[in-house]
Amino acid sequence: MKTQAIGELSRKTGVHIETIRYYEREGILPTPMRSPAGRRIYSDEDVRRLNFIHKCRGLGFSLKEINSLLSLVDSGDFACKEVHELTIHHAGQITEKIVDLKKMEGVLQAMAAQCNQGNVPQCPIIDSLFDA
Amino acid sequence: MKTQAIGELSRKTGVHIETIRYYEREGILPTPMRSPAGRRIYSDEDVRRLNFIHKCRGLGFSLKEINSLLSLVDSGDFACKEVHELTIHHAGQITEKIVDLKKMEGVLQAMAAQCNQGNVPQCPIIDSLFDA
DNA sequence: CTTGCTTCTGTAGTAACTACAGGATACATA
DNA sequence: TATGTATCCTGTAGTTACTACAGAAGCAAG
Repeated sequence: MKTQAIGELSRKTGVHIETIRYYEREGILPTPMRSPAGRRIYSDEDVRRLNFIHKCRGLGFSLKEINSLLSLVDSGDFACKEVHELTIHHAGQITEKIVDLKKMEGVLQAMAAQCNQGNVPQCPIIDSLFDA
Repeated sequence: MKTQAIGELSRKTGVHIETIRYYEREGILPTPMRSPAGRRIYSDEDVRRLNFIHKCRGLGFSLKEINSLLSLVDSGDFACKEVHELTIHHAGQITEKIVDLKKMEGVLQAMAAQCNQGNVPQCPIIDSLFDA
């Protein structure tokens, strides 16, 4: 499939049609081609870009941060040192998030296991997690 | 230290004072004790709870989801089967997030390495990530 | 050519903050 | 004790990131 309307883009990505138009207004998605009747036409590149944005939002990145990540890619002509610093900064953020999520994952799996055996877990999340 | 005012809770957790009061209004933080003059007094338990909430928000969980996670802990008297299902559901969500973040981490680190060598990276994020 | 689905613009509502305004309280120091 | 500075209070209004219509127009099938 080469191009698609907004409805199909929405179905493929799980992003509401209204949100797609919102992202366009905010400049996170590029202004798409239009059909003769004025309907938006999207490419598979747009599908991938929107998937990326959607995942990032689900991971707690703001639209501003996502723009910053995307601009690493969008501009082919940039100062490499700045890109390097920005990239390292983002990677550090992401590593921290992974650490936190792994802690949560471990505690929740332990809870589920305890629960499975008919025991009531004794408040493990708050006690063992995120004290610092 | 045993108890503290809202300012210190804010400093310890990195959560704005206004946001702490907002969480209280929304029922995510319990209504705290008050000093004779009517000022909020917080315990170290509150510090831990707020840290947890703050981290979860940064990881893309909604306040509703956080409430659901916290209620696994808050209610000591619940049906174990439901808790088990909810816990497994949350753990699954978290595992997915970890997978996505690891992909991002890998690509960003590769970008930084390329950049380090003076090469301009050729659009790796969108191309290699989140196609599905 | 009509019925139903999709899309359009525009506006208004919601979630989760964030930023004051205007006033009271606490507390260290001259 | 006075006073200045910091902190806290309530309340309201603004911001970000959606989300949900309303009303009109386009498109596709029977």
